[in-house]
Amino acid sequence: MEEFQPRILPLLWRRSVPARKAVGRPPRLSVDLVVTTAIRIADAEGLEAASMARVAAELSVATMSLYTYVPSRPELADLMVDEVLWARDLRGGGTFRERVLLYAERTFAMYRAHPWLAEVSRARPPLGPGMLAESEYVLAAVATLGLPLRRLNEAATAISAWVTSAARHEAEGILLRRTTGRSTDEWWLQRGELWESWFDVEAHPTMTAIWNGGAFDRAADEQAQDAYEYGLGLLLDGIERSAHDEAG
Amino acid sequence: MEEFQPRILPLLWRRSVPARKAVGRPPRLSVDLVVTTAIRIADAEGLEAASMARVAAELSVATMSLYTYVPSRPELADLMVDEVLWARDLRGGGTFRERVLLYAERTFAMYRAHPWLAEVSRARPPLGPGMLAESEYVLAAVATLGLPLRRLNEAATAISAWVTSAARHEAEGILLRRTTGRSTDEWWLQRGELWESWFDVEAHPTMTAIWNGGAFDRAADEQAQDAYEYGLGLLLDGIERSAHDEAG
DNA sequence: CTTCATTTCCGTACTCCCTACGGAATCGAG
DNA sequence: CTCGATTCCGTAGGGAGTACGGAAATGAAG
Repeated sequence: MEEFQPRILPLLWRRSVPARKAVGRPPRLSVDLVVTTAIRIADAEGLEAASMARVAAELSVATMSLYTYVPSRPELADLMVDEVLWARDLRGGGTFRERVLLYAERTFAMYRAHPWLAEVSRARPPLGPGMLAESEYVLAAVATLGLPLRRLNEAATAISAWVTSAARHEAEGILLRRTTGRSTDEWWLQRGELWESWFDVEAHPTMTAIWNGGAFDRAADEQAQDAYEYGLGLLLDGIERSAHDEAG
Repeated sequence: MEEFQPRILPLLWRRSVPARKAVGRPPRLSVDLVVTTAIRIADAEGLEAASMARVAAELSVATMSLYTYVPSRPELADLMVDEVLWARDLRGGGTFRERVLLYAERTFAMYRAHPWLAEVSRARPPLGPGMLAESEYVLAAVATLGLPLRRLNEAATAISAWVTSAARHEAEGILLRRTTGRSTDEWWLQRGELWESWFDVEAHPTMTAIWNGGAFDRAADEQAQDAYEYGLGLLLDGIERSAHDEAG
């Protein structure tokens, strides 16, 4: 019978609600202040650094005081996520491709500025204004093509999954560079022993052929970027094509 | 000057190395035993449950004894990952599509059996036999099309990124159902308040249209599956098409 | 000016995590 | 039996999240 309603929705949508009249001891902080402070710490030092104790210390407050503003650490993470999603400020018209590319650029920029986003699961995301704005924007972009409703949903989901997946991958690289002090290429170099001591050429003929062909010469990050752009092109081409097919 | 070589490679490739002659006190455990025990616990209760203390307890050994076999917790996670990657046993020929579909099926099955894989970053993965076998298999699948080498690499990366991303998403759902006790649909239901109290119809016209059109009626998991298959189809079509173009 | 309901603030305590360190225990070889 | 090598592990330190209960600070009422 513990059907309790989640306390998180009113927090996520706190800007849509009028302020209550003041009664009781006045607060020293605010939800926004806690959230933006946590974001600032996480930006600089990763999500783990933005612990309850650390955020409280940054605000010159005891740890337990934060629990007045935020129910628990996971909820704080939700609030952080929706805050930066909302800050992307997705707006603007144009063609299908222009809108998708704007969405992609803003998303990559967001993950670069807040790489800790990659440390948060994107299943069952916080259903706040930022999340809903993203859904609306991508759906509206695809809707310009005039696809049937069900296809529209599929296509929008596919696009945001592809873009988000690539942006997260890049963000993970940024985080690892920061925590390990080594770039992805330095990491590969450090594992040169793999090829010298362990790699079995006969068991991996295709890899060997590609290696000999020099296709592994590009930096790891560039290879990932190439694959992302290639895949995005295929997705968008395919979606546009299916729009023509189903219309004609 | 701390250019120390990572200790993890010999562990990952431990099966390729002959056993040393016994000297000193004989071990009660083995790396394999530690790794498989950790996997068993993580399968049943999540990655967090497979703590050093818990794994040691399961093996009736003191916590610190594990450090004889494994350098640290992150390395244990690497070993767990490569173990299940290797257990997929990716083999078999056929057409491009048949191979890709086999890869996809096995990968989904792997993430369903070991959903904790979704809790591990896939950037800078453990470079063990399992990881390399995956790369080789997908590259070989794409190679049947006769693409130029660079395109080959891009296409293989795109395919495994798409499949892995979808499998991880499903696995995250399984984990959340387990830890929260609620399915994704129950989670949505619990947030009905979103639509009643917070959703702004005018700010989200496209979502509203789709809602009214009934395209949100399908279960959340089915929608994700639809989008995955739709996207995979577009990717494979596009890759095959580019093979024809560049060949002709 | 006092009283009181209300709300914020936070010290203490509990549990659980990883792991550095150093010494005890146990084997085979000589 | 001795000794080198290796495994085993008790102790201790540091950091995480948060339940609980009471102290402190305010506006409003009398």
